[in-house]
Amino acid sequence: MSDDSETPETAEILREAGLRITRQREAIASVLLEATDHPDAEEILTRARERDASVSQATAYRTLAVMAEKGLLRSHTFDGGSSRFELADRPHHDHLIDIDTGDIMEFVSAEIESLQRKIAAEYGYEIVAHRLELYCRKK
Amino acid sequence: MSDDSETPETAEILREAGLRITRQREAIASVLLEATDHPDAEEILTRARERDASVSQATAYRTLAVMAEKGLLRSHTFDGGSSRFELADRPHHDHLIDIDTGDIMEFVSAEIESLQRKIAAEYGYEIVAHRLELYCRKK
DNA sequence: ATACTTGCAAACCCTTTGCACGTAG
DNA sequence: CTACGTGCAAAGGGTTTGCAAGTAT
Repeated sequence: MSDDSETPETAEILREAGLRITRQREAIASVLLEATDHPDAEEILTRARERDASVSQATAYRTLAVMAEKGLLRSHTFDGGSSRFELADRPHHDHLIDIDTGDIMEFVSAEIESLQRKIAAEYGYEIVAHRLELYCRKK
Repeated sequence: MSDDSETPETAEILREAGLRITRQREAIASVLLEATDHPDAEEILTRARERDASVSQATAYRTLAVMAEKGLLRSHTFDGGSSRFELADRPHHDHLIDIDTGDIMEFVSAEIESLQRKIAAEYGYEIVAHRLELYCRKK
């Protein structure tokens, strides 16, 4: 059983963004591909090291930065904590955060999106990006 | 001309929150009272020192923290920069940020607020707090 | 009188960076 | 081969904290 069983997908993702393919980047990209949550840099580093122990903190941060720059992933800063990342291959969505458990749910509301554009337009602006987070507690 | 011409309001605000009144806190509170923008801790410190040069950085942070805790002010972290503060005496609102100039405008949308509650309810949650920021560019 | 606040400086956390070595292309 | 990527360790920015001295109540 080969240990570098990274899906070929990781290499493609990196190549398409014009990035050189390295073991470390593949490890990091595969972590993001498999993540169903919103890990921060430290957590991504931990998981990447399970795939390739040589990944350094500096490389984790640099890779996340370059991937975000190329539009491969999005970063969010909930509540002023550390940055959390997710692949940008999925459609846009906002977040609902359970303030007791830390669970993060994703949602989309075409109505809200549309109202946002309307508001921005009233001020003479167009939206480049937005962030909507609902900090909630179970009823 | 007395130099401690703080509006009596500052003392009241602090007293009502059950906080001891000190020169430093009055200086900080008065900065917030007069601010029409969204200054961060460093800027608040600078302005507070114009009123009372003895205010230290530690006290600025501690006072902002305790005031936020008592509900006297709200803090926002736009874009992952430093925390910005504003008195909580004004009604809730969201923010539209001009990404070119850094200008911050405030807005409210009852419709969006209502949609947010509806979405949270669908997940079985009630909203404790939320954050909506539109990062925009002039059309 | 006494608990709360302060200033100072050190510590913290997350993130970035300079450097010399390593490697993908 | 050469430009780009890497690990290490040090530095950076924003914020917090331990401590002894000061002060509001």
